[in-house]
Amino acid sequence: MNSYTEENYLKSIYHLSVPTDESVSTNSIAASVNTKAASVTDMLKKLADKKLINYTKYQGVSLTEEGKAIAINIVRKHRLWEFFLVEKLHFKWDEVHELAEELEHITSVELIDRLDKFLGNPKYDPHGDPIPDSTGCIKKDELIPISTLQPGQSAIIMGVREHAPVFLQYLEKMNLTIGKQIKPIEVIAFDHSVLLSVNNNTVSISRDVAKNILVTI
Amino acid sequence: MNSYTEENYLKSIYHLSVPTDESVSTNSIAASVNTKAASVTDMLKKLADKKLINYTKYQGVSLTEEGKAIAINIVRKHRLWEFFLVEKLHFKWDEVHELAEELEHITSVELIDRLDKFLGNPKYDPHGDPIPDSTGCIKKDELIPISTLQPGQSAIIMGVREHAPVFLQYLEKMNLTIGKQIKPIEVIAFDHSVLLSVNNNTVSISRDVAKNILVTI
DNA sequence: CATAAAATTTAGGCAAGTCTAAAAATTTAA
DNA sequence: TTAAATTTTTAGACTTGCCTAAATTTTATG
Repeated sequence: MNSYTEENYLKSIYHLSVPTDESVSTNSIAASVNTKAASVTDMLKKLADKKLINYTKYQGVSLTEEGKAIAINIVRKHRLWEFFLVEKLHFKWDEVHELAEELEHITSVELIDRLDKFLGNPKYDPHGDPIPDSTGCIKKDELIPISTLQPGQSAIIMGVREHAPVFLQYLEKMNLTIGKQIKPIEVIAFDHSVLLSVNNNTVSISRDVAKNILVTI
Repeated sequence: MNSYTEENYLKSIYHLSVPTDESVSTNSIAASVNTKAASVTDMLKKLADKKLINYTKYQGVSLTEEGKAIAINIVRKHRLWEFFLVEKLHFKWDEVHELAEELEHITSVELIDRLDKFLGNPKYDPHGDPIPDSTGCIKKDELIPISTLQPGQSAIIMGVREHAPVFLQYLEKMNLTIGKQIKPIEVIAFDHSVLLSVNNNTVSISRDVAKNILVTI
């Protein structure tokens, strides 16, 4: 079993390595888990002993297959809990991250699989990030921003690209929330703002907003 | 903030003190939290410093008002999560205790209040134990065993008095689960077994079983 | 390519929570 | 009511995870 702390390190290393697929520096981990570099070095030795990371002094680290599997499982739990909090307990998109940071460490596999089923096996969390399945598979990103839709092409809101509370709160207010079906009616030539039909209403959103709302066709 | 460990100590002291309402011994706490007496003494000093318990060397401990409030809040969380696990995720009665031991330490008050509402503000957990409300009030026990019902008096199953897995599994099999409406048809004079109507079926349960199923009228 | 700057690791320590062994207090029982 | 048994506490030590300060390695720059 890995401690709460070890899990957070693995998760951070995972998130830091995904965008670039390169080895991760001690300092970047320190920033991510909110400690000092010296503490990170201590932990890296421990994780390397457990064969959860590949670590060579001064050369940064990468996850082993086993370490990666653990990290992905934490991400799965995090995103499922976020989905639960928004869909069932009606939290706002911008309120759930902190809560999920705690819930993601609940250990039971059975619990998370049942939660997954209870939620209807969602594919994306409320921010539009893909939820890994129980085998660790992560759906390739098939979400596209509203700005790339053709007028008349209806789609369902699955997530966002921008996580700032002020943005998420704006979407709440406009009723542009997860699961809503939307259809662009027209793109205004003047400023590229988009006229959308949502719930039989017509709303207008700026190009910037349209770029940051992710949908599936 | 109190650590996970401190919370467990407070919870144990609470559970140990409720039945007798007397001060709790070091050894009984040690047994309850699964450590050695020496470790308990260390922790008692710490909790006393924090004014969460009344502690005099060699004289056992009791909770202060503040300590009790914390303990009750943990019990509230434990029982609400158990209810969630059984009602929403369809765990069996005998499977949820361990899981709730972990979930009860999730800190957010907002989360637990929303969970409470989502579950319909349940008054009893799946074992029939009362769920404290958000102010710490605990409903006086109003549940009665089936064996005390009059024939024809219908009631709803709220919990059990016996928590042995084999018993809970038997109830599952007989469909005698939480929330089910039941009505005793007849008490057999020979062995005091009870004929019950459940879901338009008639089932027979022994007197012993009837004594261990708690209902509300 | 030499050296300054930055990043990383080592060394030595601290707090929380646990343990064993031994000492002290309390309870039981002869 | 005193000795034995039991319970509780103290003492000293270990592990995990964190820290600061100093040493070392790598990287960047003139």
